[in-house]
Amino acid sequence: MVTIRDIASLAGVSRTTVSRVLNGSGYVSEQARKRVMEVIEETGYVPSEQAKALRTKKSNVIGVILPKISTETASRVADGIDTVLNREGYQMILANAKLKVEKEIEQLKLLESRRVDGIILLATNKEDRLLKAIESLSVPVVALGQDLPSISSVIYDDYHAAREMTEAILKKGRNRIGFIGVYESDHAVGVLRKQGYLDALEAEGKTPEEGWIQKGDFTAESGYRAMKSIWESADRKPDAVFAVTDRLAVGALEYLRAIGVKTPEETAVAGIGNSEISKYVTPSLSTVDYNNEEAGMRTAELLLERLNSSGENREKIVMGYRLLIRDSLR
Amino acid sequence: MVTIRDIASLAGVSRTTVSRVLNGSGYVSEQARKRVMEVIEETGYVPSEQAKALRTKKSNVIGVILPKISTETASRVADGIDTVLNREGYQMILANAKLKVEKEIEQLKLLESRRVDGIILLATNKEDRLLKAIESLSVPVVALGQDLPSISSVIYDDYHAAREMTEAILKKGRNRIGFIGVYESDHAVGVLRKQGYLDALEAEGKTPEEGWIQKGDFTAESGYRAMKSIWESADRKPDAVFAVTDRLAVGALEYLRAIGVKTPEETAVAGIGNSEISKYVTPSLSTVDYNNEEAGMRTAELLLERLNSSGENREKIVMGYRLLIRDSLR
DNA sequence: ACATCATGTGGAATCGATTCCATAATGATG
DNA sequence: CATCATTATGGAATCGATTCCACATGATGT
Repeated sequence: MVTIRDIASLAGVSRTTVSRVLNGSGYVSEQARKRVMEVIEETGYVPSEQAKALRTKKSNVIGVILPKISTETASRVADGIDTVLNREGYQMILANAKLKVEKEIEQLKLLESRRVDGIILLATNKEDRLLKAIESLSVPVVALGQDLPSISSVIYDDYHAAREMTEAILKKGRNRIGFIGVYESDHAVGVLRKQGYLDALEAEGKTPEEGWIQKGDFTAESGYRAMKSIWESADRKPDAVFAVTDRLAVGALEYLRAIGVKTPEETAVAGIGNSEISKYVTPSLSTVDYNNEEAGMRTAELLLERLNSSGENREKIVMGYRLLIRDSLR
Repeated sequence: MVTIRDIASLAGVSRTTVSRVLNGSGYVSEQARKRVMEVIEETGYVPSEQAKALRTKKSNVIGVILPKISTETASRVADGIDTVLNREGYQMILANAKLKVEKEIEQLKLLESRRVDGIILLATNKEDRLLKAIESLSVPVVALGQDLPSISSVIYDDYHAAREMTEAILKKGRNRIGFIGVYESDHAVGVLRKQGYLDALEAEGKTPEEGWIQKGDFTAESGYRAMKSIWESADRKPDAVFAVTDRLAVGALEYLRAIGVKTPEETAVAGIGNSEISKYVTPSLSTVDYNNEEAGMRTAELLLERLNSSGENREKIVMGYRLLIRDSLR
């Protein structure tokens, strides 16, 4: 691999001069510049960002930790992040947390060892050891999806989104609303969305019946099972079900269809996420659009600002959302 | 940021010794090892992979160029790649080609300047300037999705998949099969899948009618429009339509539903890709499962083998596929 | 005529690791 | 007791860039 040294000797100048040409800094005669450019052209020389980063202490690489790579939300967010990073001359190194806290921490350390300039964490929990790990890092971290104390974050308005969707269901005259949630270690999805649902009901003086509230694990199959549990355990069958993600909702739809319950006539269904499926299932699924791409962009911008300002100020951005009422809720 | 120098002086040894402890190489007394480990623990020292890479000429980073980040196929493949890379101690730097050849070439150069150990290219074309760019690179490249001459690649069996699906449609007694393809710069999807379709028909002595063959651009909307064109321009309406991707097929389904044509009774529909949507649309879509994750894994393995063997042998792996006949074809 | 300044160039240190080589102490071998 | 292998350690070069500083040249100003 050809280096700056080779270019220098081939062009008959010093490495210093080559570096000046490369960076357009300092004084270089037109003659020297031309010679150097020619040699670079001939040899196909590409300067090592590696060596440059070592010297300048800036890698122009940002680490992105995803809870799972192959997921619609993650890839939309990654797309948004990439848009901003690419525009600003950064590259993105991807890390997979596989939905495990230990792995999340491990990846933080790994990215630090790579000397990335910053890290974006798509967070799925707020566990103490995670916060500690972030604290002890010497690389700036911003989070997306969970409100992590002590660092800047971009979060969705999970509480209000869930509450508004529940209110929308109530407004359609549905009173017996079931709920499919997830484990509560995921604070945003597991706790806040559930609270929004509960509060909307309570504001109307309604209490969910025993058995109407079930949990899944983000898969459509678990949504199916949760719906089944609701159906089989409830005294009065719900006339609507609100699931905290589209996948769960799609599973619920499947179950209802399997046992011959008509949607939305007998039981309406709603989810969150505006996944591609939600548009194409029958009936099309009512859901909340979170605009993940925009969220990714905002997060990247937040991180870059932080890098350039060197200030320690913590910032919190709450994303807006949009209710999409489709055929599954009438 | 604490460096190996700090550790050395704090532990009262030389950098050499610290390096030996870090890498478990050479002779180190138990005493010295303990001192060093203690200091590392206290300071939270993390060695710079950057510096290490510069010296050892091995970054343990692989570049992955995707045609588009936010796409089901790409993220499944990326997942597979990550599985292997992670297992073997590599990290993945993502690059977005935005479906443009120039951008693909630009990203190749950028990854080379980062001194990645190797590059995986999810290829969408076989243009000459791309091949030239790869040729002039001093980093090993393997391709996925297109059979690029001169480098190793993992490819899907597009021709036979398309042919078999077409034959499956014929076997159901459908004779007037429309086709929705894409531009031919994408050789795998645009040329090979179309050829499979044509050859299957020809083997049965059938010729597609004028207007039955249309093109889209990978979006569901374009599938809708293509179906419309087929319907409006054909003298005899097709009793089946084969689209080269699921998205196109979903668009076609939409159009048929919009004009009140029953699927599959009047007109059957099939796609390729086994996308998540294909399972949940109504009627569920017949499609071909390409097992993208496995393809990603094989590609990563191919690249790593190449890195370790230092041989120049070109290899070509053809992935298998599985026909999934679902409700949209009866 | 001489200080001053703009322009042009290169030597050498530096970033943070690894690794070759020299050196020293210790114990075993004949 | 000389010789030699084994164990242990550190000095210094190296990877490929940037950057500080010294120095040279020629033009300009007074």
